[in-house]
Amino acid sequence: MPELPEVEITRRGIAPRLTNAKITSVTIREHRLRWPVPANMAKHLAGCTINSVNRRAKYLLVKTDNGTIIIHLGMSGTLRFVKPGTAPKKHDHVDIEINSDYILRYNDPRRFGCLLRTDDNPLSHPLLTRLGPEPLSSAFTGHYLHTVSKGRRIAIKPHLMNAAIVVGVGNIYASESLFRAGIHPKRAAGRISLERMMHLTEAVKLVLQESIHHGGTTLRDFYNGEGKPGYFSNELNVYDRQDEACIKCRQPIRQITLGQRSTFYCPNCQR
DNA sequence: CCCGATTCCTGTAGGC
DNA sequence: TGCCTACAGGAATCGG
Repeated sequence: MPELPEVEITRRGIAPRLTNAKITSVTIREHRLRWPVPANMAKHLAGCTINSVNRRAKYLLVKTDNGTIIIHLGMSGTLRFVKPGTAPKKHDHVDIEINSDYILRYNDPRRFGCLLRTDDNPLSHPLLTRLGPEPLSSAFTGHYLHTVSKGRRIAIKPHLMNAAIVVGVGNIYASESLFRAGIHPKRAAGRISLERMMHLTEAVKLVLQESIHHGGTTLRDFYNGEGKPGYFSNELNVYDRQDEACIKCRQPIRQITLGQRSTFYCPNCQR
């Protein structure tokens, strides 16, 4: 399930081959993703050149000389290169062929992802305008998080997963970051001191950076541009480790449901 | 405005 | 072995 590190790993994997490449054809086999793949996308993109591959939140932004492709991997989407002539498999929904020698193939069993195209600045697209700061940027500080949490009674974990507060932190990294910061996932966001918020923002940054360093987290769905999994799941301290001994205090890790999402924490270390 | 619940979808795992 | 059900989750949207 791609969160920010997995999307960033994907970006780094596909950017070298895509940058300055010419799109020779686009094939759409399934339009029914989270939002319909625009019918005219293939026509718009055929023959144009890719200028850059960037990321904002969990969106990949493929800038061409005829608009920008906006790609979201949802929770089961992958992008990988195959050679032309490779038979499509189940859930291979879209092909973008470049330089007649590689196909960037989008596969998404659950179809929670999307592929869109815009002529405008993609940051002005409705899906991207209300996003909070990047967690790895200097804008995401303890002061910022403390300020935007004032008076909020929502539990800190779903608060951290709210893209209007900060982007890219999904279910796995929210649990991991709160464990590292020693904060209980159910604690009201508005009742966390500035000092603890500073610890939390540092924990978020560290967890995300370490995950990127390990190639992301593969639990079941995530594979990078070369079809290889990430190895950060070995480094997870609480996620999917219910009943295992906490690495700090040896008490069993607990699993609860919070905001309709499974949540993992140490009841002894997190308050 | 705030916040919890619902919704989309399919593969996987567990129960019988 | 096979059928059935529960569950996983990103994020928009709905409802109170």
